[in-house]
Amino acid sequence: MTSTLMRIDPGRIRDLHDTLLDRHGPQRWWPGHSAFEVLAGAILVQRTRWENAARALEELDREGLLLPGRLAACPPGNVESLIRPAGFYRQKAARLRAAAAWWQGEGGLGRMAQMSTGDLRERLLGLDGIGPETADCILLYAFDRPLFIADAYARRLFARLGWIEPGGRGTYERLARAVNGTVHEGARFFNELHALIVTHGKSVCSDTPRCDGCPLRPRCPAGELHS
DNA sequence: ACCCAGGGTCATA
DNA sequence: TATGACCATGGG
Repeated sequence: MTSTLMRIDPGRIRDLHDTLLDRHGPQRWWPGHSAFEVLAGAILVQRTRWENAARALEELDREGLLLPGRLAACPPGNVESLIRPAGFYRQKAARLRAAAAWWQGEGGLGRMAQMSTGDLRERLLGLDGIGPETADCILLYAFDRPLFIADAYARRLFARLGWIEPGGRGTYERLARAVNGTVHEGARFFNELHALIVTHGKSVCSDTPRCDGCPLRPRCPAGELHS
């Protein structure tokens, strides 16, 4: 067992949350939307700016397709043309339709709300186009399950803070397990934390893992989070 | 004409 | 296990 750097503890995570909240304010991601729309958005936003995914969602909503039954029954070509602004539209259209059919097969929101987080996560991972990060986003934002989203922004920030090794192995699952295993907060906390980390990540330079010599911002504000 | 964005899958070695 | 190719549009 190699001693890999992993300085994760509840105090640090809460401090990070408070610091980012103070700096950026409440983010309120995915408020007032249906659980299924959250799932659709989670697929559409993959490797895509949220603004473009949101356009696709609006198009789908305009056609009344943000309902599992309607979406599953919609011809693939129609879905493709509607979500084009989100990119990867052929893949995403197929995945959306498959997810919609799956949603119905699971018996809807009421049925899935009864399932354990682990069970639900396994089923989500069984779907085409839903990996660890997308599954956790759906679990957190659609099903209110308390999970840390160890996405690229979180890993980059943690690396800059010296909490993890830059470019470590088992990137997503490794950090996710480390945080979920030691930080016991509610879904509300993780919801805001993830949104804050992403917002913060976009507000600073994207040079990774450190900012020395960054052409955009020589001194990345992320370093200030120590204090 | 580049580069990248709130990933995931599949083929290689 | 770990890279690389691929998916595709929109904005800088």
